[in-house]
This record gives sequence, structure tokens and C-alpha cells, in this order.
Amino acid sequence: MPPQPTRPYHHGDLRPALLRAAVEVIGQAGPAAMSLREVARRAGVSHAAAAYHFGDKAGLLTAVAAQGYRMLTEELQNARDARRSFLEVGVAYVRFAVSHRAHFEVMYRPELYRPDDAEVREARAAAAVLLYGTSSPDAGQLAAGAAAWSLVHGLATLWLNGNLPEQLGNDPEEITRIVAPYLSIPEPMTATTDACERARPNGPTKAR
Amino acid sequence: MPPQPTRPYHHGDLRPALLRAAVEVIGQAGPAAMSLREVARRAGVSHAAAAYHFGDKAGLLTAVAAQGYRMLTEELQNARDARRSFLEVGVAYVRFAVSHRAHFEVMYRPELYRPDDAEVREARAAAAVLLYGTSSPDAGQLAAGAAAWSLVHGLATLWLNGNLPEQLGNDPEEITRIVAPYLSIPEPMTATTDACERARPNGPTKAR
DNA sequence: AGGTGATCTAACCAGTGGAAAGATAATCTG
DNA sequence: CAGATTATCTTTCCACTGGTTAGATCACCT
Repeated sequence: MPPQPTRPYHHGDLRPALLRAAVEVIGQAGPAAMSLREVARRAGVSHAAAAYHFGDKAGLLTAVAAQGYRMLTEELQNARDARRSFLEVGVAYVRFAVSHRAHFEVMYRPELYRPDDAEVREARAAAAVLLYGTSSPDAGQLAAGAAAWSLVHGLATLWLNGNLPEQLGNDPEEITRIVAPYLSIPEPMTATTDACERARPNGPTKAR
Repeated sequence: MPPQPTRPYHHGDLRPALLRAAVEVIGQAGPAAMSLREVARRAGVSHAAAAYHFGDKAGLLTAVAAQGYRMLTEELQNARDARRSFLEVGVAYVRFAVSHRAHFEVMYRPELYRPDDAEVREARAAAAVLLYGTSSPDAGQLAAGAAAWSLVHGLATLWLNGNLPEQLGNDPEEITRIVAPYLSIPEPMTATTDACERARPNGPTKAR
């Protein structure tokens, strides 16, 4: 017989394992249905082990949120660097929300975790810099950034909740490219076609 | 002594009383922290009485969501009729989210209730008509409506979560009037100043 | 080798949502 | 008005949850 495949008393890599399990559960059942005990079960440990590593349930969700903001920052950065278009940053935002739904849903439910956590604040601030296009926006950039952020954030959440009419199609990235050009924002770094003009005739068609 | 102020066995008006209590609890502690038992306690009945009237916890939250959509419809309608401006409909949307936070937070957490409930679907459809400006939108109106809805919805949720920079001020309605004009939407019924032109020079200033 | 601290389990607690059985009262039917 | 039916509410129970505590196990350091 094999040499006792008994799980060792110490897991050895429990923290990341619990994080993965948590994201998995949230992805399947939503953040509200996630329980410490179910997460611990999937990682093969007692629920008290999870509480030990994260303090409490909010601590685990805080870690998920922080990881989410870091991942978002990275993807926004990639989009900005690769495409050099503000629109593509917005598309990347929506893509992140859809492809990392578990993280996204936790990030924007601050009552579930500790939004004042240092790690979270840091990661969120880094993402905000990319969303506003600059780390020290003036009043106009601030309002324009808020408009852009609001639009893609609203689009992403409405999509995730199934609140968008199905005639718009079922590809959230494509929907973003159709809808976002209704925003008339003076692009800070790129010289693309004026979104306002493009939107004028009878609404942006495909807008590719 | 008074004739036995003992609570009668039958409450007589329990359903609305439970609804009010639920909204109160959610307003204080958020939808995730609402418990059937706490709601029942505030209404002075056992938690099984609440379950009897609403089937289960999701049933209670379904009723809250339906009520919320009806209230939203009414306020959007008032704003449209009174101001005859598309912008003011958006402002009314944000005002609703802030002043009826409990309802709003439930409405957009479909995992907490039964979004397919007939009453909810009906009430939500009525609100959608006002948000799109017409009950049979063409492709352009659909995209424009989605853009407008996304913007105000994103603005409202970001505001509620404390994700908007504080330099924008602390009056969400005023913020909406500053931010929303970045949208260039051909207004269907009113002939206001072209938002696009107004936004051009260096961003809309106050936009009153 | 021995001790120290980190990691994990077991056991317990109060609180939760749901279901079932029964108590109470309002209403219907004759 | 009496008796039966139905609607409403309570009590009680169950499995589950998050959090706490005491103790078991083990890695590591000197």
C-alpha cells in the first residue's frame, strides 16, 4: 500500500490556497453565499485555520479585494500601453469585471470587507491613477475621469446583473465599444478621431 | 389600569410593517446584514411569521426590490414631467439611489432576491421605459440610453461606495450635473443646448 | 536535544434561515 | 348563531454559520 497518503498536519501553503478557494466559491455562488467553512472545506482544513490566517471572514474578503485591485491595475496598464487609447482602457475595465467577476463583485461591496485596509487603499489608489489618466488631475480631468469611470463601471455592473437589453448583444467588450463613444472626453495623450463628431450623425455605428 | 395593552395575536397589518422594518434594517446595516429574525423582532413578531408572509428571506427582499422599482419609476416620471430635460431624469436617478439607498442596494443585488419574479419584472420594465425615453427604442436610442443609464448608475454606485474623489464635492446631485454633460446624447424631445458643444472648450463648467 | 513559536484541530457558543406542528382568531356557510 | 374552514402567528426543532478558546502537531533555531 502507498505510504500513508494522509494529509500532513501543516498545509504548507494555506493562505494562497484559501484565497483561490474563496475566489472559486464566489465565482460559483456569489460573494453573499461564500462561507468560511465552505472555503476551508475546499482547501481541506478546518474553518478555524482560515480564521487564523485572515483574522475573520472580512479579512479573507479584504485579501480578495486587494488582489482584485492589483490585477485590475495591471490589466488597465497593459491596455493603456498596448493600445494607447483611452477607450481601450475602458474596454479593459469591463473585460476585467466580466472575466474576474468574483474579484470585481467583492471590490465594489465594501460592506463585505475592510476598505480602509492599507493594502487595499494602496492597490485602489494605483488603479485610480490609471482611470483618471494622471496622478494629479485638475478639475476638468477629474470630472472627465469620473464620467468615464462611471460609464464603464455602470456598464459592467449592469451587464453582470443582466440589466442591459439583449438587443445590445452578448459581448460586453463590444457593447463597450458601441456605448462608450457617447462620452465626449478630450483625450489627454492620444489624437484619435473626435468621439463627439463620430457620435453625431445618428449615433456611433460599431465605432471600430 | 389600561385594558391590557397586550399585543393581539394577529398583527393585522404585518406585511407592510415587515417591509418597513426590512428597509430600516437595510438602511442601517446594509442588505447583507439584514436578518429575518431582526426584522421580525422590530415588527414584534416571530421570525416564522415573516417567513409565512414572504415565503423566505429572498421573498422579503423581492418585495423590497419591487417596491424600489415602483418608487424609482415614479420619481423618474416626476422628473421628466416637471423639468422636461433628460439630464434631470439622470439627476433624479442618482437622487433616488442616495435618498432610498436601502431599496437601491437591494435592487441591484439580484443574487439576494428573485429577479424573475413577475412583480419585479413588471416594475423594472416600467422604469426601463423612462430610462430609454421610449418603449420601443431603435438601435441608436438603445445605445444612447445604455450610455446614459450606465453613467448615472455607475455614478450612483461609486458614490454610495465612497469611490469618487472628494474633490468633486459631497453633493451627488451636483456631481451628476457636472459629470453627466460629458455625455453627448441627441435629446429626443427637448431642444436644449447641445451638450457636446457645451462640453467642448475645457469641459463643462458647472453646467447649470 | 530541547525549547519556542507558528500552524492547525476540536469543541463550543450564539445567531441564522427554514420547516413542521400546533395555537389562535377571523371569516365563511349553514 | 353554531360549526367548520381558513388565515395568521408561535413554538420548537434542525443544520449551518462565524468567531473563540484550549490544546495538538510540527518546523525551526540554538
